[in-house]
Amino acid sequence: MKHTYLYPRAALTVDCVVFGFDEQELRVLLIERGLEPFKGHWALPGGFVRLDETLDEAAFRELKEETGLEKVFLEQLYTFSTVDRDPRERVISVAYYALTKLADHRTRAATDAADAQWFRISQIPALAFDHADIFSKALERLRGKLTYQPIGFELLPAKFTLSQLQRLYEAVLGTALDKRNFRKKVLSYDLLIPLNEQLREGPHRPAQLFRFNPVRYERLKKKGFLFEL
Amino acid sequence: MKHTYLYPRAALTVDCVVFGFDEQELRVLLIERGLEPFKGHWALPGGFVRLDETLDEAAFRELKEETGLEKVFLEQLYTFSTVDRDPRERVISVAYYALTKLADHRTRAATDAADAQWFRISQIPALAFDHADIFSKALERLRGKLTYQPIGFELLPAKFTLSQLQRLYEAVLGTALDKRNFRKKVLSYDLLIPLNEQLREGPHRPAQLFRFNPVRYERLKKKGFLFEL
DNA sequence: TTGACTTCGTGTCGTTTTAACACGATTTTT
DNA sequence: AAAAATCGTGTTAAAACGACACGAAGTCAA
Repeated sequence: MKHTYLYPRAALTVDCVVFGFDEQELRVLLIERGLEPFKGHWALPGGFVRLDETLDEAAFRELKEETGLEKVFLEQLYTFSTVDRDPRERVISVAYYALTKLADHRTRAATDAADAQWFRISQIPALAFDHADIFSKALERLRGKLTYQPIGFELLPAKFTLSQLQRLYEAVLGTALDKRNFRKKVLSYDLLIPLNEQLREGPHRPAQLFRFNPVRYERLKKKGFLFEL
Repeated sequence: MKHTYLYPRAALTVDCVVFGFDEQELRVLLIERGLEPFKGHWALPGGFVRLDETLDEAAFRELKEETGLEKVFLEQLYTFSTVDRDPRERVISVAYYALTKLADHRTRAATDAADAQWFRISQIPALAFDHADIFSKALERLRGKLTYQPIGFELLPAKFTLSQLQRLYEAVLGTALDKRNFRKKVLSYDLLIPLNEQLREGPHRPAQLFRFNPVRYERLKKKGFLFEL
């Protein structure tokens, strides 16, 4: 592909903040850089955008190449442009955030050559480039979004209990929620389908399993409806 | 400036959706393109990003160059990357939206050489590139944001009446609001300072003027407070 | 088999917030 | 002085919210 260079051009990357949930705490997927700059540092998965793909395509591609993840919830976050954010040259980064079920990925990361690891968000190491800024913007966005759009389900397995959902909300928002009020509210939206199945996993009463109802969600969205809490 | 072209590079533009309010309807500032491609079409103000400036800087610069506007409220919106969105070559556009007081600009636009005009949002002409997409994303964002952050003041003169504020909300949200409830709500946030001044402008009772209290707003923001409605 | 332990699942009530609703006050114009 | 326009204000019924406690269902060990 030949170009006439009429305008200034910059290298473009996408970087993805991938969130997972381990039933206790929110986690982020980081990769260890194998090349300079920042060789040996942890960084967000990402890479250069090709000239024949959109940013969304680039984000999905990089995510798959570097972490093996596919079909995750992925959304554009913000574009970072500090002039010297990359020591090599001018690089603009379009950041994305992704939500995925942690369990899916555990084995995959272990067998993958690239060193990818889930870090608790309370224990994130020093990050390459301005990735710490990107991460904190992503967390802020996730917190904001969780309270008015039912995206929490993306972080849970297909079948989950109300307690798991509540723990997720508590972990992300960093606050304790009242059990009865939480259930009342969540069920009132009619977005959960109770299954003929229970989760038994300890010396106690088993819990009802539910699954998310995406059809109902789409219908509500069209009516301009906004989920809350 | 010499580069070693290790990575694919793309030209980068910023495009700004500038909103104003004429006491009746929301408006957008468009410029008529003097050059190909899309010569003679209306487009969002914007232009190429230089290698030594951030995106925010580029947006402010272009806004000033093309429309004379300065010191407006400006926020990054979304980055658009459809591969063929520019017929010349690959161009990524980082979109911004801006809010400004319409009155400020009226005279300026008239004397400026470049043809810039305010269009009612219900009467926008065909736009160049994918600017119609950018515009509709900006409007969506403005609507969403208005209900939980007090940014409406950016669109009004420094001194305004509660009726003006209400008309603004009604115009942006596209719904009628109850006068008494609106006043009760707005005043309860304690973000407005009543002035010793009234607006008299017709054969009817004059209206109390207020101004926005930015100090109070900053204090509330720090407490994690969110404005509503 | 019984008791200890753990999480699950549920309802009430007082308080706060919301939504609906109408009319006298003030000013200008004729 | 009457007409016309917008300004500014309070009540009430309904809905939503937040606080709060205990029996049910299962496992395990003595």
